[in-house]
Amino acid sequence: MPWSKAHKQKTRERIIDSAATVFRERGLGQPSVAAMMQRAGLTHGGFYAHFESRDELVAEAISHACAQVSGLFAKRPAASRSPVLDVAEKYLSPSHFAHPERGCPIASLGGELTRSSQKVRRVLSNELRKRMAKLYDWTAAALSPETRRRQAAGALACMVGGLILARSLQESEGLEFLQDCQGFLRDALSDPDQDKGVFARDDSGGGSPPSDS
Amino acid sequence: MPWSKAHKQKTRERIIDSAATVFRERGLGQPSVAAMMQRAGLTHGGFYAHFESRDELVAEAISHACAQVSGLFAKRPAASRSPVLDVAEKYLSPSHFAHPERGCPIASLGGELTRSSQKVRRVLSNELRKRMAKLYDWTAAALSPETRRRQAAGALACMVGGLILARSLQESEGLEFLQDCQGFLRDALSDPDQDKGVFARDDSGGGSPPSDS
DNA sequence: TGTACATCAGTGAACGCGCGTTCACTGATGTAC
DNA sequence: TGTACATCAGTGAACGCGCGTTCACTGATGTAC
Repeated sequence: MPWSKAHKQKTRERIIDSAATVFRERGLGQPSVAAMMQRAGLTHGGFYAHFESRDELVAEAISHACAQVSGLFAKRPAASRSPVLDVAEKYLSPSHFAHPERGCPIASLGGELTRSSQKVRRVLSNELRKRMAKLYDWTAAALSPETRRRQAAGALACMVGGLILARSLQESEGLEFLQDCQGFLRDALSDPDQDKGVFARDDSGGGSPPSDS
Repeated sequence: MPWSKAHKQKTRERIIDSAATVFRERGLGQPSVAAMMQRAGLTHGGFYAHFESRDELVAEAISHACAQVSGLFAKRPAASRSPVLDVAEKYLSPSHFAHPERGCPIASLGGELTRSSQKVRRVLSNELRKRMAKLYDWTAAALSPETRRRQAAGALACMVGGLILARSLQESEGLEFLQDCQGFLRDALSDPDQDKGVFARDDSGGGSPPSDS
């Protein structure tokens, strides 16, 4: 076996990584196979030794992009307050605003994903279910399951929508919009009845998460 | 002047109207000039008698689509409660969910608009500013300007994001997600200090799937 | 009123181009001896 | 150790196709007489 087994796999991953960046930057339809291969330091001819079709690359790239931003939805070890707000603050941050090509693919590609192949759609809905389940777990455990589900859904919607809308405005307006969305979530997620600071310890003791898997 | 002056204008509007539908259905890149002309009952050759380029049609169509959904952001004459919630309920309704091709172009085309021509971007940001101003006006006048701005931004973000995410899921899950977003906004926009209980927080005992509204 | 005419909205063939995909080939590599 | 060899990752020319755009033409129309 002339080439090491790992070599082709490395190349494949390099292509996927480049594609994940370019897709988020220019959309799913625009970037040509040749352009993406060039970005990975290759020529277009070798593409079909790695992928069955351009569409397969799209699915792989979106999946990869989701994995790349999973850190956004990671719980901070010693969160002093609501982990949901922590996530929202990272998600609605100026650096995420400024770098769609390294950020959440749902925010940068939104509707395009919905119109993509079944494979892509499956990646997308799985990712969403995963995020919702995490956010649900991080809401205050004292709240009713219904309220927790609403908070998880509302926060996720506000994050994605907020980033999309902010990017639709000019930079200064967009940054202000992000701040307003953050403030909105702070107001909305703080519990007016019980006092502040009582947030989930994440024991998943009862109630039904938004979905499984 | 052989043809009435209005005739060409009518044709132009028919093309724009068809395009506005097809773009929201299939995205900005996919539909061909020929396909859109055919949908308007014409052949592709006549296109450039009406538009300078395909891109000009995109801008016109998005502008038209915004005008079409302006009713969503119209204040109901005798609103019994928060007009913001009224708007959110219409926006996050099952019929809007089911018909992107007649709905808000920001929800269906989101990121694609951001990557479009300057003309399209201008239409988009103007539309957003208009919506934010309306929502701001409809928030409770007793609140601080800062809170009102946050509520307007947060509600808009939650509407757009909520619809996009709902459409990314399967129908049943999507509809449930919409309900949760509505519930979240009801909770978030009701004033806890003033009229607690009017927009009931969460009185459910079981935390079962949604059934209200 | 009827007819000839000029206008121009709409037609459809044709163009050039870029794209996704294919394929015969090249040359770097690890192995056998 | 050095050399011949088989393998296969990567190359680049070529293909067919669909698209945006152009253009010479057609034919429906309102007007002039």
